[in-house]
Amino acid sequence: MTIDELDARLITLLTEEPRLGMLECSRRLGVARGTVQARLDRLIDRGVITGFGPDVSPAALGYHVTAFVSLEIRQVAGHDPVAHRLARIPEVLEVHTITGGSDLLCRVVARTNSDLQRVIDVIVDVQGVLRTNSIIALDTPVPYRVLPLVADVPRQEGRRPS
Amino acid sequence: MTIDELDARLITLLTEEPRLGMLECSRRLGVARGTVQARLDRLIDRGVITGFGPDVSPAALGYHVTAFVSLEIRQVAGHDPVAHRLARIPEVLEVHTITGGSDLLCRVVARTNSDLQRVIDVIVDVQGVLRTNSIIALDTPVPYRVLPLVADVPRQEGRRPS
DNA sequence: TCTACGAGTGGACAATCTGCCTAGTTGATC
DNA sequence: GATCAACTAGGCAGATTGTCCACTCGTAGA
Repeated sequence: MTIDELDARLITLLTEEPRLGMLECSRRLGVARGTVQARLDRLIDRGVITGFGPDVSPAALGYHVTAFVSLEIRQVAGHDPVAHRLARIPEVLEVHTITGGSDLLCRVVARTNSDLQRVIDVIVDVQGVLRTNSIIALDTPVPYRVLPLVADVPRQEGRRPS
Repeated sequence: MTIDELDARLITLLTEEPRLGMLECSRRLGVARGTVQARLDRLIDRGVITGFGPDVSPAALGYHVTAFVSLEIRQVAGHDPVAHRLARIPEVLEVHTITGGSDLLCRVVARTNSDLQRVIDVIVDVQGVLRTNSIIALDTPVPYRVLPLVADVPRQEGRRPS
């Protein structure tokens, strides 16, 4: 399941100027409106585009501290029950099960460093959590982005003689 | 800088049904259209909402493997030059400078486990990178989300008698 | 108490866009 | 040569947008 160059250009365009309507997109991309609509619909129901939600900045809400907290858990019950409980903590933005010495990796945010202590305490209190280890993100020189990847896919496909 | 309950409801609504226009939002929220527009504009230029870009799933593009790679770097030149070079790798989705034993933490994706080896090789090749340590995300029981946080902010403000 | 001000309401307007449809090309496949 | 998917180009009614306006309401200050 892959995308072609027009798809990539469409995604790039929409990422850079999300307020654009279909009509304007078709003008920018130099294709017919119906094509843009068809492409977008296909991208959405193939699952490439999962949504158009507003991107909210936790920092702008006062959550200036980001940390990665790795957890060791009591494994008898499995990961899911713990993950499920972690999901109830608003400050936990993301949970992964991982390889290596720990079992779970969470991205958490907090208002300040001492607020982070509070959040970690809440996490430690979660049933099944044995230990935590926190790493604070001091700065984010490359914020989350997918565009380079999107732009890269059709290039790779192009090179690969099908 | 904070948000009130109406802001939170608006963000929630837009997250759940991003295709909605302003008019429909105003109907759902039970306020006037102008209010919704004013709120949204304010959220955007206060930086709470940073964009409306399409959310792209790397997995749907064939990048089924996610990993967190922590890097030790030669610190004489600082973090930035290395981060700048890492930014040129499409598979590197995110880079943070961190506390603890390592200097940088990257989120990377790859098509397969062996493709991950290729990506890591590219990272190791980056000038200034001394060592890497990779952790593979096996599963993501809680995918990135901010909604609980958004819903929580006005509650906290409410409790706090100003 | 009176005034100013920010925020919200409700309505109006032209311009634009959307959803949906039709008909004709094109290129690849069988 | 026929078929099919994808694209182009256009038309149409209905909905939405951006942008006004006048009015109300609650708060804070004079």
